[in-house]
Amino acid sequence: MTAERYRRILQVVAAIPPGRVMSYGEVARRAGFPRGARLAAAALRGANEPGLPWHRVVRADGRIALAPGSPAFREQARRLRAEGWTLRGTRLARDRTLRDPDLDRALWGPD
DNA sequence: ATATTGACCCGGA
DNA sequence: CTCCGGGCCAATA
Repeated sequence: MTAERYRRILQVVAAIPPGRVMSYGEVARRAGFPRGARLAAAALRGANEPGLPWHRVVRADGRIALAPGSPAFREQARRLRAEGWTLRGTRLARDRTLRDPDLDRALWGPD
């Protein structure tokens, strides 16, 4: 069932620690769906759970997926900045101290 | 049942 | 930096 898939995906999202981010594809992969990047996006689009840290999910290249300038976009940007991220345009800057090793490797390669 | 549409991803040009 | 093409998968029309 799809609802079950969504549940597992949102479960992964809920487990992302403050100050760290994960790509849609990575979220899906950890939820057990290797090629479910779009599935993760769909799950987030529908879900409106109170404490869900949806803002910690960004595109694989570090950019915010929401439409630039939209209310949702600004809200995500606001929350990310509140967790210490620097936003260069629509993209996350890499000068972060608390970083996700996996995403880092995917984005910028090993240090 | 077919077609289009996304909060996607990747490699190449 | 952008644009394309192909792949992906559930929701929606």
